[in-house]
Amino acid sequence: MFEHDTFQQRVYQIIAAIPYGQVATYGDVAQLAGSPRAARQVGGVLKRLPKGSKLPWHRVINRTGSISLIGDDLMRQRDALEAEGIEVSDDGKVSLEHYRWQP
DNA sequence: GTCGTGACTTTAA
DNA sequence: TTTAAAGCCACGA
Repeated sequence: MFEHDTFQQRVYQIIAAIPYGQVATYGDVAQLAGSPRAARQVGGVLKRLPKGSKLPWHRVINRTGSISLIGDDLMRQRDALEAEGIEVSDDGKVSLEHYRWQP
């Protein structure tokens, strides 16, 4: 039998499904996970990702197209996005209109 | 079982 | 335009 999947488990699955070169917002992931108001929790899940996780967590950004991280992590995510061909403005923003994943 | 927390979002000033 | 405050809810201790 299958165990009841948790919100966390769904978030992993959804993020893993974000195509290369595209991004999704925390709210998008939350909605796809079945809890439209749990955007904050998506961030919480990513914050505590297992060390060796291969999830493309860098493809998740906030509603304004900005990266919700700071310091080194911010830089790492920006680099990862640019490495996929996603343009990041000098303000550290991504054009959601052009890169947002639409399932 | 309860409580504090926060990689969010929206609304108001 | 920018900044503040409140609502939201799953997770870990």
